[in-house]
Amino acid sequence: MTELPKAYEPADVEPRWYEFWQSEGVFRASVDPNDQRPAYVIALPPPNVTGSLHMGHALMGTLEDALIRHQRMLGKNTLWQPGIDHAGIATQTVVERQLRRENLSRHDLGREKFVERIWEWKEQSGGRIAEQMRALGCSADWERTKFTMDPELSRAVKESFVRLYEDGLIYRATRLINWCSDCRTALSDLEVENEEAQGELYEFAYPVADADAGAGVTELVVATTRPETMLGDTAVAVHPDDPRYRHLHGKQLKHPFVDRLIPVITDAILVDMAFGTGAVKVTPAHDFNDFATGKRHGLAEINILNLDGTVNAEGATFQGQTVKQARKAVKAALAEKGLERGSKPHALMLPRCQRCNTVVEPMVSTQWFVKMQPLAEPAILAVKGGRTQIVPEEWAKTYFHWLENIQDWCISRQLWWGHQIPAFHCSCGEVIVTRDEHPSACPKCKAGTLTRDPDVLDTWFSSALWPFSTLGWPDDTVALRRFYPSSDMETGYDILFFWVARMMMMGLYFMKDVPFRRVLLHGLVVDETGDKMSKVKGNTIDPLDLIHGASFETVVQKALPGAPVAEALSKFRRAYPSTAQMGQGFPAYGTDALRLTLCSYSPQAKRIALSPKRIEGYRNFCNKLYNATRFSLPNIEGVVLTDAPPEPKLLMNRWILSRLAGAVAASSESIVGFRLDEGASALYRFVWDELCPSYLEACKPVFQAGSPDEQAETRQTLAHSIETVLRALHPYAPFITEELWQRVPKPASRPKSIALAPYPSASDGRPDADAERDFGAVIGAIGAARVVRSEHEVHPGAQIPLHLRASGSLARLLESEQRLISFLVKTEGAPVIEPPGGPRPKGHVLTVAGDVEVLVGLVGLVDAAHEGDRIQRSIKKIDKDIESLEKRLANKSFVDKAPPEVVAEAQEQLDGLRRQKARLEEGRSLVDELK
RNA sequence: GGGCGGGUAGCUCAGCGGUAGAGCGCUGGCCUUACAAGCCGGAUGUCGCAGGUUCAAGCCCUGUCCCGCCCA
Repeated sequence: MTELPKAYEPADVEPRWYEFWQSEGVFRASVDPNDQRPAYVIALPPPNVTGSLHMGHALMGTLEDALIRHQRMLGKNTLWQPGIDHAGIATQTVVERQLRRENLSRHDLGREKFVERIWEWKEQSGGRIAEQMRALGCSADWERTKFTMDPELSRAVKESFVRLYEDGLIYRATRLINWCSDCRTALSDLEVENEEAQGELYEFAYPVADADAGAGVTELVVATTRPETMLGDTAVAVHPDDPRYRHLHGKQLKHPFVDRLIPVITDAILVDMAFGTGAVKVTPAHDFNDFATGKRHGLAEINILNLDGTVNAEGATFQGQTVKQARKAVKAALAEKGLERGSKPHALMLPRCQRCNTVVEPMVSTQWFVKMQPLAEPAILAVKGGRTQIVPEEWAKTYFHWLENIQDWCISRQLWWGHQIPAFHCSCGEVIVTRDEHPSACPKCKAGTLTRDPDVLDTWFSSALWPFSTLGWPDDTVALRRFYPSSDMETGYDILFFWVARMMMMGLYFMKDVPFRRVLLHGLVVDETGDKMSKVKGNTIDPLDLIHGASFETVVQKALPGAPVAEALSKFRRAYPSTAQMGQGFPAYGTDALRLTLCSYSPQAKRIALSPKRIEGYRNFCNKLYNATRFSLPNIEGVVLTDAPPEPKLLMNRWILSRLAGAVAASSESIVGFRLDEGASALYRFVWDELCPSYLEACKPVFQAGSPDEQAETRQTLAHSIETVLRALHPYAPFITEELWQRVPKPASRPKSIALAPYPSASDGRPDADAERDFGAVIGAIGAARVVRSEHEVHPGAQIPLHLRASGSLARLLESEQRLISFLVKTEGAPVIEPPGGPRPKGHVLTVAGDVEVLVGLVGLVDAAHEGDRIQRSIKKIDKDIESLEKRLANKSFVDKAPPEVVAEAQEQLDGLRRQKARLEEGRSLVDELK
């Protein structure tokens, strides 16, 4: 066996084992018809083909991999279905940008060539993220990787579209939709992000046509945040009950720029009398509320915009201007005509395109829609009825709220990259939706020319089919029968609507069953101060830089590309204050440290504030685990283990097996309950607070001076404990556990990889309450003696006399653990175990640990006054507790009403504290002897 | 405006009915033969505010103030 280096070096270890797992086919799901194992399935939320790995992916990959690895170790036939989505808008934009550098547009190439070009790009640089996820240790079944544009998946998209159309759930209609003039496409409601902005509420007057000059009423003043839309106004609305405008009901207004009369209508839904002037201009073709108002009143819808966002011919002299220019020009023109009536600052919500941040314009347009209500209903019932469980369950409310208020889904996109809608338009006006790529004739007129609908589908439409399209649907495959529904859908809460809800609807509709049994939602990874990570803020971190290490200069050049390094650095440092103590860069923390960190955050937290210092802590933990194993190896070499845990006699061995049982059981339960933070923490504490400081230390005197029997059972127990805790940690930290596990002795039944070894349960340890109590008492006495040493700054190497006073079984216990106590306290000779009471030896200070009196000989080593202070402090602390307990016990209603065991416990505690105090007081009287 | 979270040690967070926890930071002592990425110790909290329920409340209820996110 090769010698292990002194510190754990993840870089040397990780690539080796990933290759091993791949070559051994460890991640492969089985479709063998004879495989009887129950399945456990997670569909990886397919990352964007243009994307590269960010912290959100790292979190998702870590959590899902931990879940998958756990279930794999539990013996399930696991499928982690990986894949990539084609990201219609994003991908098209990337390639168009490329073309622009060649002074070309997609129109120069034509649709067919352009799509070819995208495929070329995809083959070369798309989907790099899948490669990067391997660095995270993700154990997906890569051989089954799918792409939403694959032929099989495209077939599923076409099939589902045709069926939904035939069932009347997809329709084509002219509606107000969200239009991104930069992407030149319609968007769904979900792809529009509303952002608060500071704008103005601008007032101007419409002259009243045929004004009754005698009444002195010649105009109506309206308030708007978008003055340019007045070019498309077809009414002005006032509240029917508003006395200010009663005389104008039914009157006509004169449009100042176009030859059009505009009616004054009354509408109680649209108009808020208290807002603005109480008169609202109505632009049905460019505002959602106005559109609905227009429908109520039969108003004309005048579209004033071209698809590129400039004003069209309806805008008269403003034609050709952008919205921004037109706004300025319209205001100027109004002022010139003397119609401007002032403005005031006003906060408003600006709708922006999620992809390109352009302000989205509502426009009337003919698009394809999915009728959502009939699909939403079953999706609501499935969660209400518990067929799918949402975890953490708070999210269920949000899910219901969205589905209960759902709008129809605009699914057509005016792009070239994506699944082209399987519809044909006949020159006779008929629309034909068909599976046929080349329908020969229009079924209605039999004669017309057919043209394929140019639009493609929203990328999320194909994503919604993911849980079954990846398994061969619409064919009835073994994989589909075995792996649908999937077990858990784990993803960020931000795509609960985009994806989870839509998958629920499509799964229920096409498969007649929910797509997954549970929805597990995690939070958003944000910077250390709680801000969202973004290129604008310069606070993004490439997970690979944490894994492999990187100078801060390298890190910030990625975080804030193009910016001066100094500026980027200062932004970055502000976003991550803990880097102040970290020198010039991130060391190579390794994948396991990053994964443990990401697991350590509670999933119910909406924000996961990534702290580099925390990663360092888990890197240290990996090193701890590594060194614990390194220490153990020479001592456990050759030990023969069986599937059952050893049955040791020594207290320390019984104790560690009991603690082990608790820790591994907690871990397994926590993973199943999607509380990986609790599982990771249970094992962390077991290793760092119990196995290392108490158990390994306790092993040392046994290996030095124990009897052959003692040595044998201790080696056995140590080997078993290490082998077991490595298995328990494997889902969280796959690399280091494989590396170490390959070197430790293990039962003959173990497979060749820890990834396939059984996940430990409580039966891998031996719960033993007596051992926990007794060992706890011994450790307590040792701790008390060490506190005295430490408080008095006795040199760690110095040996000191120790007397422990106790009676009965406690005394016998201490006697049997003399060797351990002596070793850990560093006593001069064996500790003296004696009955309580009787005179104290000269020059000893007294402290207590439960019912053990601890006398530490410090003659010549300590300062008496110091010791006096120490005792005084202890007494003060105990007094506080005594007082509080006495108060409770003196309260009659507590004694009467609280459960008897609670009262008894309080009494017991009080008695114990009083005994301790009495001893400390005796100790105080001995202080003078120290002089 | 509606909904959902959150406000606990200097920082990041866990705990959600029985006398306040972790990591980091701070601090005293140690290069003790697995680990200085470490070891042995220590200090640190009117658990946002105000009421209420209870023998007992960060934990349940009501109100209130901040901070986030989602939806209109």
